Amino acid sequence: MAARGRPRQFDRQEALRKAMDLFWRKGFDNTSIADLTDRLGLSPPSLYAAFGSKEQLFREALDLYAQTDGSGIWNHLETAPTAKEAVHRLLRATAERYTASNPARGCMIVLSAPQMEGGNTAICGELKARRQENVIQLEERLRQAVEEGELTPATDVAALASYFATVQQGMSIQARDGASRETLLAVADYAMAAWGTAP
Amino acid sequence: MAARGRPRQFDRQEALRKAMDLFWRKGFDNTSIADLTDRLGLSPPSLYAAFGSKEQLFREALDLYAQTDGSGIWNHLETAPTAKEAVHRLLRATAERYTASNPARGCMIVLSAPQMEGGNTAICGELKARRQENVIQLEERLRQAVEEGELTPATDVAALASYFATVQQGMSIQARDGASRETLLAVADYAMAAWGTAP
DNA sequence: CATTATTTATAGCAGTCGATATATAAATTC
DNA sequence: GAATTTATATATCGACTGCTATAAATAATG
Repeated sequence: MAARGRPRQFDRQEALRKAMDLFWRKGFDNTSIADLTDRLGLSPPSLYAAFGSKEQLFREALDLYAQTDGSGIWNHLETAPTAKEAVHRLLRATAERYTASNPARGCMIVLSAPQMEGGNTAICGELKARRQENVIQLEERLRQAVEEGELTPATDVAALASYFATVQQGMSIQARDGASRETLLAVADYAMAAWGTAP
Repeated sequence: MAARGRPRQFDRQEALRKAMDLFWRKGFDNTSIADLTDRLGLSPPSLYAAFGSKEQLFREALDLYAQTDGSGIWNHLETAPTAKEAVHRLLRATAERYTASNPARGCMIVLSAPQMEGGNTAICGELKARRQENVIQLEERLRQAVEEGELTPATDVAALASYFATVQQGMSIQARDGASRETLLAVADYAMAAWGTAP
């Protein structure tokens, strides 16, 4: 049973991907409705009918990012054989992804809305929650490593997770500022020196 | 010889400091002229007569930041007895400053304008240049350490500088997201494990 | 005093923002 | 075919943006 009225003349998923690219490159505030309608080839009413609002469109684009480009980084926490190898792969994947122009350098979740007062509070909160969720994933993988004996029980799991998160998030800044892939891969390797040490 | 016309009824330096606070907390785009005139207690014409434009006011506020809060972090590169101690102090000072509410968590140069397309290109470029200048300072201090024998000549100075810059800049994100002072101090200590290792 | 110079407050400029009212076009259902 | 439903394009809406023209207020200068 086909839809009742006039069929939509654009591919919703393709439009969503283009919106993700725009938000990723320009951020939430700097991407205007006019930017979106131009790039997506839609009129404003079509965009609003399909996605609700700029904020809802951003949230959908964020989900798409997390399921595609973002996933390729954080899934290593679950697939690598050891915790050390997991973190190493996570950081090296970060270095590679953030320096591929796909379509923007750095992480959409870190860069697309500055964590500031005065902006869109809901969007900033959503991005912050996703960043913290990644830190918690890291923390849980490290805690598991302690339980399995890969790390000493004296390990300050929270601090170590924050350290690796600091490096992972800092790479977004370095990537946007033009750091090369080789440099960021070396950064990932340097970062691993903290493994097994007590601060 | 006093000024000729009607004297200005506000303290320019105090107004500048308040503007710095606002830009630091809310960023360049999210701080409107209305925000500034409200907080500084000025009418728009007074603000423009004293500072020229929003962009020029931001640049002055940025200079003030670099000379005050920013300086307290990076001056350790020149004052510490060894390069290792210099970097360690730099990172620990970062942890302490970014977690003091003075008036905002994290670094104004990293956070106050997202390095994005579509925003104020000149401002973004200015902030990027200042970040890169810090990386170069780090790099030169490490190169000096190689020359003095503190680091082995095989050291990849550029990559090591990028690594410490990554940690230093990443702390801005962690601080804005609520990381505690103790956690960031531990991050600074963990980061030093890379000293003297080859990636 | 009158003149000149500078700052002040009021009001509003043109432009952009996100979002929509209205009317037309294109499909299914009856 | 007529009626219904949905998508489209045009033309805005009110609110806000950075910024400024105008004129009143307050000082030194002559």
